[in-house]
Amino acid sequence: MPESDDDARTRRRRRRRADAREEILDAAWQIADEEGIGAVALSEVARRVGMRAPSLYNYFPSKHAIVDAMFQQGAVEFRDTMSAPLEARGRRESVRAIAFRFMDFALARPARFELLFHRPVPGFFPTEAAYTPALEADAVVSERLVDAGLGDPVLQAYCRASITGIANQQIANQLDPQFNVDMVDAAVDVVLAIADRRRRAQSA
Amino acid sequence: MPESDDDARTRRRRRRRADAREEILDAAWQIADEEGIGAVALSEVARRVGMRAPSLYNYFPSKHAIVDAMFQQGAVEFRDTMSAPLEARGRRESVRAIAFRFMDFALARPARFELLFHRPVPGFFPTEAAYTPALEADAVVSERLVDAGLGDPVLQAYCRASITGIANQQIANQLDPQFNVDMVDAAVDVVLAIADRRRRAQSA
DNA sequence: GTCTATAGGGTGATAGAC
DNA sequence: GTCTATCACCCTATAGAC
Repeated sequence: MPESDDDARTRRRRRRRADAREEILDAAWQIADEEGIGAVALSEVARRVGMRAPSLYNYFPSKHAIVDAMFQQGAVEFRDTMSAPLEARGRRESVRAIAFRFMDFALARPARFELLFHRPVPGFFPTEAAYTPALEADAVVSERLVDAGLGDPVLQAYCRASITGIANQQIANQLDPQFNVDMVDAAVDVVLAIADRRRRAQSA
Repeated sequence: MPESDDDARTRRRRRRRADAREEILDAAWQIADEEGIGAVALSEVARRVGMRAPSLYNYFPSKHAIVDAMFQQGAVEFRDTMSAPLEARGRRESVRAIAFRFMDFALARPARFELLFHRPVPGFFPTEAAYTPALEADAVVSERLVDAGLGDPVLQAYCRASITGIANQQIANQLDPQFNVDMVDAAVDVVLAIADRRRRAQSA
């Protein structure tokens, strides 16, 4: 049965290829976590997986392709994190939970956060496939914010902007965790108060 | 009078040197405004001022020194912008004016904003001399916020983080400016209300 | 004193030997 | 599939021409 033999061999080869790609991406994340996304150099990635730099081109057609695969991995992680069920009851607790989900992701995985929200690789733009999970995460968050009474897209944009800004500040300055919690609480207070005011103004 | 001759010549030379340094920094800003700070390459800077890349080393000891001088220029501009007298009367108008000063600076000079608030040059950290004007700007803003009743460090940090986040979003996504005006207005109202509430709770 | 030519070590990328 | 060799570009440094 030469055909099934070929199939098996092909599958095995694909499997090895996929494993090698994973190993390369893991090494790249390792560097990114240690020294920032900008420090990811092919020579160092290759060194960590026991190859020479040009050999990486058998697994990825370019450095941007590696970064794109990293972006997709980060986006999937982000989507899964933000999509996990919320146990919070009530509007305020929901918004608070969403905000802290985001903060926790940003602080626990700063390299992912950097790559997804800062685009620190010159000339790199994620492909549609890599970006889609991030859009799905946005959709879930948006839906949940609507449920919590934050339906206005501008207000939602403000939520994203302020929580991202807080995460940036926290990562850059390594502030006291409690200080950070207080800041997020303040942000939640602000957006909910704005929503309430608007609703009152509208019903009046 | 050989001594005064030497002095004059020295002054003239210093002047020419200073001019050349200015010209180099202007060219670097030009590139940064067009393609981002990350795109500033010495070869391109040299091309724009009619030199070869190595000649730049007669005016700056390294690329980091050029970036540091740019950082200092940006920090001085930022400090002067934020320190200019406020015509606003009343707490609310003051906070609003400060917020829009910041937004205007970020949107009008995105390259300065990027360099000051994002540190997009790998391995670069501003020297103390370059950073000092930025600290002075922070001090002025902080003082003015205290005068407006926003003495709480958490609320001040929240204000900084959220306004920076909005500016980022604005620069990246090119949102409708009017949206952000409305949003900043609403946020200022609420932040002041929260500050008042906390003050009342504290005094009670 | 001012600038250039040159060289070294780094990057990402490609071609071709094995 | 992995390697060596190479290219082109970057920043950096130094020696030397004018």
